[in-house]
Amino acid sequence: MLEKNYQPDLAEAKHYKAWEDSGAFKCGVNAEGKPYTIVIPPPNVTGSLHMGHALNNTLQDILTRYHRMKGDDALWQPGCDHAGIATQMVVERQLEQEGKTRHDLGRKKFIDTVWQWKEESGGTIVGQLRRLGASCDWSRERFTMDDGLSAAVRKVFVELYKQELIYRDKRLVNWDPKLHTAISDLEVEQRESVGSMWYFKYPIEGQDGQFITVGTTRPETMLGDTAVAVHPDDERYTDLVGNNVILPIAGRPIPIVADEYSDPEKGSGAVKITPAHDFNDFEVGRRNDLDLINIFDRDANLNENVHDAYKGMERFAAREKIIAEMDALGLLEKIEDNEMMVPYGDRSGVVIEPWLTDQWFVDAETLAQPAIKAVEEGRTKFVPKHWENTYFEWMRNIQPWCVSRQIWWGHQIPAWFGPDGEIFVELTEEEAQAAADKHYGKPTEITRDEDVLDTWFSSALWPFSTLGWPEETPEVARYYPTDVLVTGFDIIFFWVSRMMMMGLHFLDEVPFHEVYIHALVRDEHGQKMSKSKGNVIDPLQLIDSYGADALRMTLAAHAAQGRDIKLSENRVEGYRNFATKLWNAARFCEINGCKSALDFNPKNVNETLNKWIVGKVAEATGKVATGIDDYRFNEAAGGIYQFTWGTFCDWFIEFAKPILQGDDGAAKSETQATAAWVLEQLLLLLHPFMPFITEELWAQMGDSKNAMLISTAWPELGDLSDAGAEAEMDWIVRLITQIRSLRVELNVPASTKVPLALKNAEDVAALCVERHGELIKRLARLETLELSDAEVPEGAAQNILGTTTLVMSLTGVINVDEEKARLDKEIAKLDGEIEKIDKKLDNENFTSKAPAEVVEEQKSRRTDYAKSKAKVEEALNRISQL
RNA sequence: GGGCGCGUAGCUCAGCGGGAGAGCACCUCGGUGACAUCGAGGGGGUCGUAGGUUCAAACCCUACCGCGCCCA
Repeated sequence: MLEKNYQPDLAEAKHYKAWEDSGAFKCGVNAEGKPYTIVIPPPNVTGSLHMGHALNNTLQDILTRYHRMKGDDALWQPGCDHAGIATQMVVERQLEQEGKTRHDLGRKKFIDTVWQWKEESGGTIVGQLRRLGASCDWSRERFTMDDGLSAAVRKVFVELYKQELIYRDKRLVNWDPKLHTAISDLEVEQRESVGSMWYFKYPIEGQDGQFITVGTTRPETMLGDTAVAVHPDDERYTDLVGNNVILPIAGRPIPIVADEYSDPEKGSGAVKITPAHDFNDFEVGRRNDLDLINIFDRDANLNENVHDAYKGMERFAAREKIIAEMDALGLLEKIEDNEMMVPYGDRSGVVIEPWLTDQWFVDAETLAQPAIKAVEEGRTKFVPKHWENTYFEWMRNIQPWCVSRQIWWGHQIPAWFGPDGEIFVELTEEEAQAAADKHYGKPTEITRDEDVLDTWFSSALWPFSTLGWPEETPEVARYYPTDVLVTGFDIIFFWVSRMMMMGLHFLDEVPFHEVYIHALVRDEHGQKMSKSKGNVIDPLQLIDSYGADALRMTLAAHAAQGRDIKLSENRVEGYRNFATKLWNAARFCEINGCKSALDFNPKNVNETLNKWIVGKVAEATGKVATGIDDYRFNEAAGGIYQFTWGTFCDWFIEFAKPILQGDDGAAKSETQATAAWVLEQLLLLLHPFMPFITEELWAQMGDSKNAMLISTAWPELGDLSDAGAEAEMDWIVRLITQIRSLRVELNVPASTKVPLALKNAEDVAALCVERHGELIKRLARLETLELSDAEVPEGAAQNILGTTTLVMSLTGVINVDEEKARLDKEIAKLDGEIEKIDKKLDNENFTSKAPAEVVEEQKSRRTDYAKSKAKVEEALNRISQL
């Protein structure tokens, strides 16, 4: 016997363990099925579950469970990435508390410490995904720093290097002066701020008292200026081009050059050029063959290339000093407020410095070409499609990808340097040594590059490195390419595009056929959730309060394409209520002896009620399947919700009560079997969305069950609709609804039973009264129900359903004037509809140009309305004669 | 500045060429076994504004207004 209430915490722990222990999550359980593969977007090993993860993984789990039930060989490949910078920071913070830095430990010991941290505290999110119900194949869990995946990284690096798609170069990179590493453009956050524009006068060489004014937002970089640029068409400066200015403070002469970069409309139209410290200036420098003077060290303090007075100074202190000095020299013309974007490191939170360093770069432009083509040709499709624009935009303007990072935690780059700087890139130290010895013609000492690779470099290989590549494993052959990648739009650049490049380059096939881009989860006011705003909703707390199923169903039901999800707790509560409703419906079935009959065939039921519900189940099945197939999770979830609550509970169960509690043995046992069967179908359809409660009910309800629901086949019902049964039941539903509505309008107390006669009953009405009279009486709280064309008695209320008149005799209750008003209102409503249709039908353009069936439909609607109206008018006449 | 998306019931959103919908909130009422985490009923919308295309527009097109995001 089911408990009075569903207890999520118990069921969740119990079933998750049972699933996992039984091996139900493993790929290969449907070995004969076609493979269906999803690789999880690997969460950071430092991460913990937030709403975005909850949504992302709920959707993947729905897809995985659905396909597994359909008999596909489902593989949901889980794992974490090593999150180079983030993880290193976590461990460094720990060391800091002991008063140590990573340098105190040395590289090897530090890395051991990180591994130790990972074993003890890393991957908490993996446990949290289990709480959510994620049916990943945990036996295949991978980590980007695993031996196998590391081997993949080395192989890719070495091959790309030998194909000249990876190279070493001295370029400007985004330098994080706190973390002392290069970071990618994507890890730089552009923050809007109001700064200043300082206007400096630079004296022109050899022309005493003549100046050119330049605007700058970063005065401290002036010590590294190597030119002043003006627009070639800017006539104000034409004469000055080719002259030098004397750079104040530094005292160096630097040229005035013509370059289209400078905008005549902006500021003075002349800009100072610091090629070593600004990305745009770097390009200007290249075009005009300018010197590069690096004035910062790795902390972004001024280095030995500046005056002693500035050497060692912190960059913002230097700014103040420069401004003061320029002012003192009378060279500060003016200061204006200036709205600008300032780059910050998203991990360190400090201002990023463009800095000249030697780094490793991937020739992304070359790798991007096949990746662009694959999407153009539809070999990989984005859903919703418009995200392809974002992808193309990024890929067509792609910059060299700086993959080296000056940290310790990560894949150390397999490159060794000879004494003269010659580079040897090989899979192992032995091979590198051998190559070096050969190159130099004698044994020569080589040293390994200290740097490690960007975490995204290894993540880019995730769809195949997790399957065992570069080994030729059966898994690579079977599960690659994967079917779909489910992710948020924010990592299209970071990750999706890079997997596309690497997958196509190394396996010659796209890594996934579809990319489903889902929404962002916001708070109920549409604000992005963030710790600083304090509006973060913790999914685990919601799971504790309402159950994992309620959270999953909420997320799925709101996952409409192309719109963000605004989540509030009371919606989760609503879906918890839904779980309770389902639970109670199951209890009802249990209490009423609804047990599944092994030989039950939905095609063979006799009772109208059962024919009807069986058809509705098939319809709902179609809706759910189509919804999932098309990534319209909200429609799938809505369909099953509506069927469960609005059809099964609200109507079927109510209709079934008299039969289940009645004497007709055959009808009763058929209805019991049908109810049990419907409930089972419902559990099957709902399982991908709400796996725990459905599994629990499955376990408790059936006595013929030996398989777990997770491993049971998805229903393939075909069309079970029965037009006659549908018409009959629909008519009853409308009749009951209308009677209830009439009762309330007339203020009939709920406890009072009233007599009802049907006048001019149409065929379906007569049939329903005969077959389902007791049922209608019960649900509409009627004293009597009869067919009668007799005169309508005084004090009776009338209502029209189709062409049948409902006559409710209520002596002493009916106020004639109110009743007239009510009927008048009804007529007015019908008139409105008829008028609208007449307007169409009178329009010759409509009747001649619209498709015939549309015209016919309008005509038949008009006929129906007109018939109803005539009946209401009759009713009104009758009452008026009284 | 460029791009994408969104403005439909009090709120959150479906619908995206031919009958304005759901959930929540709100109001009224609730008699014996599935369920008060419930049941029944109800009110509430010139579908952002203005043009256009069409026999027909919430839906397609254009402009504008407002909002959000991404990239400069």
